[in-house]
Amino acid sequence: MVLVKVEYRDEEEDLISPMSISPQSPAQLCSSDDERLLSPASSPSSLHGKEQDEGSKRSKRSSRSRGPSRSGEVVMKVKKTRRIKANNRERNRMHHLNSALDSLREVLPTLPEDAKLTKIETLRFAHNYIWALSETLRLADQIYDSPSTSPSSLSDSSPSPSISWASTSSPSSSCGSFSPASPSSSTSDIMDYWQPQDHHRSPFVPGRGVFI
DNA sequence: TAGGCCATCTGGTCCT
DNA sequence: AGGACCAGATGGCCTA
Repeated sequence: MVLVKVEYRDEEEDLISPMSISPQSPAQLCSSDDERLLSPASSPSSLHGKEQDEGSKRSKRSSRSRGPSRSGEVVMKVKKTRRIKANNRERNRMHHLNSALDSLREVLPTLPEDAKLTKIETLRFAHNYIWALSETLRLADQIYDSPSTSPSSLSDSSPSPSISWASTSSPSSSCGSFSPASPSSSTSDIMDYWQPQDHHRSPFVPGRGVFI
């Protein structure tokens, strides 16, 4: 997959050659974007066959006077322009979203370094990572706030975390909220969290047996 | 070859 | 009215 990153400009220039970004763009593989855009409700495959034939017949039959009215052409053109602009905006939006995901990947520890988490893995791992960090802070606070508490007694206290990060299913996968129910969590759990594990792509990859 | 992941297009809906 | 956001559809690439 070759993705050429291109800065998009917003307005009219985008209408000229916006599709030349990704070689595998379905739109680019079509012989004519115009045809796709002129039949917006159809899937790409529906462009071929009956509808097209009908169209060509119609244009032959009424080649001279009764073609699409002038205003009809204008409406089509306006619709087409709007669609192309909307496509460009949507593409930009997704690129921004992907940039944000890349930024997120950069601050997440992965092993090996060049392992790239998928989108869903990135989100899930970030979720667990944040939880683990906050849990670490919480335990540290416990230690320093209560001098009488020895570190050894901490492991016995079995703090109740809000997430089961070590499980193979997402604690929030049901509806996106944290589940109060949780397994035992201790400093050793958190330390386990940081231990590299043998996984195909990354020791922290969710959905591959580590967490979420 | 099937399945996973991804980019893109598209129409609908909501918001400003 | 136009833009942002969303979800479904589609097709390409990659890997087991």
